[in-house]
Amino acid sequence: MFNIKNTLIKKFAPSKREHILKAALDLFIQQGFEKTPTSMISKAANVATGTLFHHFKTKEELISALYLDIKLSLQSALLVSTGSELLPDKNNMDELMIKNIFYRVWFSMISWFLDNPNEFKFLSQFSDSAHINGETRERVEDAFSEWKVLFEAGQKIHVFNKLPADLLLGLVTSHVFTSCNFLLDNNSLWQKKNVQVSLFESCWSQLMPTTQSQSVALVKVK
Amino acid sequence: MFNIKNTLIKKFAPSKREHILKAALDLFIQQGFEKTPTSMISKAANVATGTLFHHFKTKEELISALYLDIKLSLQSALLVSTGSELLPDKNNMDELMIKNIFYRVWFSMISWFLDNPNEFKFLSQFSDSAHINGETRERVEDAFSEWKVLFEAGQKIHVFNKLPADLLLGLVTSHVFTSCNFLLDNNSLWQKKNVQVSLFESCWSQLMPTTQSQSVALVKVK
DNA sequence: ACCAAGATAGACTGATCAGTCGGTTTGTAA
DNA sequence: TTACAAACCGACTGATCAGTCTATCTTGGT
Repeated sequence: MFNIKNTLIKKFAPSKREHILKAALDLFIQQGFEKTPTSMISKAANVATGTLFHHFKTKEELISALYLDIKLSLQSALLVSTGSELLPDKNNMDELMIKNIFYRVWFSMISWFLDNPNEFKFLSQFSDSAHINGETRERVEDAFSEWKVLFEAGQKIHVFNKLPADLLLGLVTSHVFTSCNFLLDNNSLWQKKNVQVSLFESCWSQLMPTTQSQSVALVKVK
Repeated sequence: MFNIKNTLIKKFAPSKREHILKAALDLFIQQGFEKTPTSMISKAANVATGTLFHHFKTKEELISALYLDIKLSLQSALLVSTGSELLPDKNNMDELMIKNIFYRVWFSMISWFLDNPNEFKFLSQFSDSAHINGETRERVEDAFSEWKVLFEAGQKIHVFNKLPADLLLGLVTSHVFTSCNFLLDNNSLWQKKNVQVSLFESCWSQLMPTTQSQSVALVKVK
């Protein structure tokens, strides 16, 4: 499926194509797609316009390529840090096991985002945008789908509430994104252990079932 | 400060200007700013280009006006449903009072978003975007700042965790946005009382302090 | 040494679009 | 009724930009 020789060559002589992608990433997150003409990208990459369009047939294809690149990097980073051996018997997990796995994925993702701030900003700004067409989006399995298995397992043993799994996934995802956005603006925070703990517990708490006392309080509110 | 006569006249003879704003909103949320030429907006509003630029000096000014319009609508909707008499003595609130107020604001906001899906989509897509310049953004007090007072009060009496108030605000905001996005795609869900309860408790839980048992679990995970 | 294929270059083009301009209509105040 | 301003119209323009085209350079296989 892959041409290994080619891959290796490209890996050790990345040059123009990679420069273009790098320059595009920098400019896109600063100015957005539309305020970044291809001429500006090629200039920043020290490359002629013709070269840019030799590697990417259209501007849109450049954007897609960048999106795929980033998604795949994230995915492989998560795979490394949370190997599948971490999912023992999907039908026989207790709360601690689930929380353990959830924590590892959560931690890896935040770490990767903080280590790759440009890539994070790109995803954060554009992964919902109309510029990335559905076809492209479908070409990568979502990095967050790791979590779906967990949600279903957790719901089965009443560790999680009964909201639809897709919604839980969305809530967790946006919690992570919001956290990272804040952490990137407040650099030293992530060093503090108690901040990590609070953030993680805050994220985890969203998933927990409604307790009796909570229901009561809400009814009284109403 | 305001010219009442003018305001009333505009209110009862909205016509062109409002048509333009309405058409722009519809098109922007479907296609984004850049893929929506002004010519398309004026056509959809049954108006000549000249008219559009008579009311809005530039396209950017149209975008800003739309943003301000929507923010102000939301703000006034929240003010109505949560009058200031709901904030009794800021220095003497117990958990139930805080939760009560928090619930009212939360509920009003979700209701308004679901009742005004286009306005919601606009804010959801564009309020972070670079197209809305900082100056414009500062011209409206953020609708969510209502919550800030609550967070500080809650933290004082240890109802909330110790994460920075700005971060808590961000987490709650993104929880609401994610919820609404999901609810708009799954229309019947919001009718179910237990979904409302679960969603609210999920949002509220993010704010709660880390308990002893939670800390223990996390340490074991590590 | 030579050749073919891919990579690189940058001047150029055709389309698009924000914003202008000169003119017409409408509303209102005197 | 007149007069004046604000609202409205749509053909036009100047700038911008994605993508093309032709020519040159590099490289690896023979």
